Amino acid sequence: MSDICDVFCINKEAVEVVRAKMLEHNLVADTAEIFKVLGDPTRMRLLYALSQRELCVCDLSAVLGMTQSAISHQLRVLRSARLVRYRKTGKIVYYTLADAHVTQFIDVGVDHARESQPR
Amino acid sequence: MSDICDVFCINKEAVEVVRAKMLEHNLVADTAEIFKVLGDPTRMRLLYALSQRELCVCDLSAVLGMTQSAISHQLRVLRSARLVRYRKTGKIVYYTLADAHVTQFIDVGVDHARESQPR
DNA sequence: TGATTATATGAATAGATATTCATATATGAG
DNA sequence: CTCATATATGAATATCTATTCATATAATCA
Repeated sequence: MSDICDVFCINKEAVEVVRAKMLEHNLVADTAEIFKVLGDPTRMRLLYALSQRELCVCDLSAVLGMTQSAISHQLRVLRSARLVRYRKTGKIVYYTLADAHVTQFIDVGVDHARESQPR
Repeated sequence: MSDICDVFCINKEAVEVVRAKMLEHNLVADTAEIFKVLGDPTRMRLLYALSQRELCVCDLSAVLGMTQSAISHQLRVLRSARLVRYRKTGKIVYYTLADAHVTQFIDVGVDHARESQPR
């Protein structure tokens, strides 16, 4: 069997063809990173709330029923993944979704979840 | 400020409107779960390889350059998320993507990663 | 039947991560 | 300037997770 194989694989030709067309590791990492950021219930709820309207940090805390600190930490994650934008008005910081892509992600994900059999 | 707020939020009306339209917790959890499964480089590479053609476990190990055990464990995660299907022929187990949705996920994710500024 | 091969899986471990708590920064009010 | 408020952030912790190692299962072959 394979141990970092090349020798004992079943279909050597297929392996080489597929391997040749694999994505660069950086691109794979970036893609996985985006999904990882989307893959947390708190962040998903933040994004869904923001898909309805612009909201400040305090209101996001209220909507989710979580502490301001927890929300701020997660907003930081969303910011560095460039999934949200923000604007500052005095002390208040308003967050919005970064672009239409983000809404698309949410929609595709929610649709898929809805279609899956209830567990 | 808010501490599981309701009292000190900035825009009480907005909070209630958004809150009323929030997704059920189960649906949020399911959606986040899908993204979480997609959010790992190894699983992303497995799915990308399978988007090219059906492959057995051993060949997947060869393509990714990882042990059979690691691959099998990750395939299990993909299976329980219903992102892949498999068929058995003798000792060999062939895996494929579960449906077109999965390809769509990959495409949207990779596109988004490509568009983001290189870090 | 016994040996070999392909895959699956349980336990252990190292590394990642979400939340909390305490505190820092920054803006506006008085 | 001082106080209150909105947000950000560092450290600590509890939980989760990806891989490894050892082993189990199951199918084929001699």
